[in-house]
Amino acid sequence: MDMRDIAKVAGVSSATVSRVINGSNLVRPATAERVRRVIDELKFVPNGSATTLKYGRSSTYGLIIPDITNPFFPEFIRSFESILVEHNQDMLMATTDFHPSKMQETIRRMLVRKVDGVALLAAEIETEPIEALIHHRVPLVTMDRRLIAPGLSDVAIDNTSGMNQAVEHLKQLRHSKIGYIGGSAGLTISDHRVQAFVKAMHLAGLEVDPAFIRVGNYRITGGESAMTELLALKHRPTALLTANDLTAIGALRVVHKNGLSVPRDFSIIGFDDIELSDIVYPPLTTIRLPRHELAEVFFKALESSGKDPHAVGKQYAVKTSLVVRDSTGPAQKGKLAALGITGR
Amino acid sequence: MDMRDIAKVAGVSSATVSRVINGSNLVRPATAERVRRVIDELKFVPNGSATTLKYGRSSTYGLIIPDITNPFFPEFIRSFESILVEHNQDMLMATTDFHPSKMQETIRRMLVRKVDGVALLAAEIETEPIEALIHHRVPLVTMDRRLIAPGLSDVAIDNTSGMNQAVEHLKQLRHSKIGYIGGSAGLTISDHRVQAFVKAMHLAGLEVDPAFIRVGNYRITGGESAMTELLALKHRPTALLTANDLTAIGALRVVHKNGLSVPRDFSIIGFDDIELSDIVYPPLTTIRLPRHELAEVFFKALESSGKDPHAVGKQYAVKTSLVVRDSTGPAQKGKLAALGITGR
DNA sequence: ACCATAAATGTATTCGTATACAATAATCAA
DNA sequence: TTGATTATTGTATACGAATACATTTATGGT
Repeated sequence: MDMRDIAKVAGVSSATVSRVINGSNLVRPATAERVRRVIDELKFVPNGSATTLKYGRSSTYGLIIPDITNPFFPEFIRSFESILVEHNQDMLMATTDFHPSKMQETIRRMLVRKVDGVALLAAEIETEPIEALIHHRVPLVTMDRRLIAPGLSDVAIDNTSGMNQAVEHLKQLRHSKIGYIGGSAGLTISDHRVQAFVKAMHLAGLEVDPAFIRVGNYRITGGESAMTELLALKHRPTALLTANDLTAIGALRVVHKNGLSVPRDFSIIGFDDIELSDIVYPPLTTIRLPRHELAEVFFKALESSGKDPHAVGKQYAVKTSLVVRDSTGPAQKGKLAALGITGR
Repeated sequence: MDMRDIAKVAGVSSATVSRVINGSNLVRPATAERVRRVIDELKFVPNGSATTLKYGRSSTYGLIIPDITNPFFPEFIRSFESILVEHNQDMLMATTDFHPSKMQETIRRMLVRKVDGVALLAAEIETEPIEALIHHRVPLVTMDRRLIAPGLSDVAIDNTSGMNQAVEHLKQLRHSKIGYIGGSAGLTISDHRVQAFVKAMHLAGLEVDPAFIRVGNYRITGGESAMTELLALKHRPTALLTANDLTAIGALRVVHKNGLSVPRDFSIIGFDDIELSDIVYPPLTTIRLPRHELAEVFFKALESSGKDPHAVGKQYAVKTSLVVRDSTGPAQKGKLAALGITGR
């Protein structure tokens, strides 16, 4: 069943049916009403592929993420999808599982589907698949690559704001030996985050011990092994920042497994503020990366690029901020120090 | 750029290009090679909407879930998506957030996009939107509605197997006062699950106290409030089964908050075996619903319905089984009882 | 009533791919 | 070499919606 069938029944031409469906104002209200009635009657649904073919736009945005199992992403997706639906766009989601070949495949699918833009939250090392998108004039918005070009925008995570607050928070709790467990090596997003940590330490006038800086994988397992290493040190940190909450949770588990207590023996700060961070014991102090705002910025960036695909994209930023819960406490240095901070 | 352009450059007709792309065997190898080279050279990507328009099939399956924030779903999606990709299908995902109006909207999008089938994991009460799919001959596969019809298949969760094991496990630990916190009221999936619990209790020869059966919402909050009620009872259960792991985790939190210990004072069993259940403290004993297998069955059901959309769908089933971890232990009845089970 | 103008509707074509059918080229037996 | 046969390639058209342009109908002023 197509518009012509509707037209026949309603006694009009297919052009009129099309106009009614698209809310054109050059149809007599009575005619429009009649057509609409037939559409309802016959439960007609227009064929989107025909529209896409004619128009060149598919009303679909692609979303590429590395790992849907990391709770950060579902929380992002929820917001992103609801914004898309509000704007009559569909979402074509794909997971890379950190495999460059999957990324390749994925981007091809997006090109075939003629997506109107791609939100790339999978910060892979590869630039080749990205170039394919640019080449085909598909607006692309990346996360924290800090690189813009024609058709390529970027949303930076302003790690600095949150990291500074976090380090300052720990300093006030009399911590000075602060460690950091980062994300996977080789990702720009990981680099930016450690750098923000180091800068925050300097800003606070604290020294960074290179032995206290470890690499993780954005998953619980990474936090666990890095924390195991840290605890094996003869000279240990008393507090820890992490590249994300899962890493922090992994660290937390290892601390507990070693019979130590958080925050009494060790303070831990996460990053992201996923729902889970309020559920673990103790609830995590963490640096909040507002998911809904992130989704909004991504959407705005995509829309804006879509209007003029030849223009150079924009650099956006999303601020982060500290959320204090129960995984941070005064440094263990005897009672004096512990009492000292209470008044602060 | 379209196939005609490729054809021109390669010195062939557009039909030949189409044949090469679709791997037809009636193109001379030398010609095919030449065409392929031009395609690569010009980085040509065919327009999927034209193919969909011509073919009537979009190579896309729709997936509708209630809440992507519940970790069960991302874990399912991961498997489902990877199976789809293997079979050259795309995934159009939508979340209903339990809103019937969103469901309506969502199904319309799926119809417009001409999806080849819909996997419906959002067990809503509404049947109207479902009828829309059936009417448009879109194969539909639901979860645990236990209803089949032309074009409508169903994947039942065999709660019985897991529930029986769980109740038996508790019985062997000398529990007899066993409670249950269910899912949201009004969903068939919730009904089936309580019923399986009640049957398992009877099978084990245990009595079901109606006051011990509560309703939740498949989220942590539901587990919390139901557990709060249960603890307020003068006569309390000593063990608890739940409709899913989040519910169990909510219950766990309330138990802890009341200064009680799991499993010493209270045994808790979850349902699903999400990754989280191994991470909380103590790791949850739970009834495992194998996600990957579920995804495989859904895919198989969709494929099979797609071949003959007029045929009556099939009833599939996925078994569940108990995974014993640390949230279950002997019933508190004095040392005798506790010792008694050790030998078992 | 008549013409100018505006409003409403219709006709024909386009988007890019796949394929039925038509045409040509290659192969082979005699 | 010729005709039959098969392998390969080409031509024309359909899929369904949107729209430029053409046509018809309504409206208003005189």
